[in-house]
Amino acid sequence: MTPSSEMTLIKNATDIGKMIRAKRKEIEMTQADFAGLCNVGIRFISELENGKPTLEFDRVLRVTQLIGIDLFAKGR
Amino acid sequence: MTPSSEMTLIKNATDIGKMIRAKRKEIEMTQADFAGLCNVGIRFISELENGKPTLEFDRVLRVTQLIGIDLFAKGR
DNA sequence: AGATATTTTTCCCTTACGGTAAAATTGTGT
DNA sequence: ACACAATTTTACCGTAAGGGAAAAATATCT
Repeated sequence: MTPSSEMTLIKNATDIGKMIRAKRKEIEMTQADFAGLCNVGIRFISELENGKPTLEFDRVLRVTQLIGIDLFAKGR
Repeated sequence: MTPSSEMTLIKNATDIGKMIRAKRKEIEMTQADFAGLCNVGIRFISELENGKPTLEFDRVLRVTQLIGIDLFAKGR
């Protein structure tokens, strides 16, 4: 598998959704439990993992941080 | 000065907002013109640069990409 | 089949977004 | 400092959509 140390360019919501699902599976956590951990609804987790583009920024950030994914910005 | 090639950890909406404002100033563009370029309202740009946390993810992504900021994700 | 997990749907409330215009802030020149 | 211009922020409103909860519909296992 791709090691967790590699950088992934985020082009859209789908990119981050896939990473989150993969991480969650690693931890062997259900969407429901993970939603509880993140203080969001289960529907949000489902939509996030499926790449819904209009989710709120801070909620996405909260989930990524809790599951162990850091976001970085880099100017071109 | 910190070169634009450096990676900045995004902990919240404020972090990305500051970068966007800095970039926009470099280009010497008004919020109004930049909003037109990004196909978003001028109010969105203002709120984004000031770190409003609940903005929609894809809109934030669209703006960052148009102004020359790439987002990366990295597992811990 | 049965149990578990995930996705989707429905109902309801809240809120983001854009447009416009006014208020506030920042910047510039004299 | 002062006046003036330019830019940014805020307020109001209508529309559209997000989000939570829970149930229903699919999917995925053993």
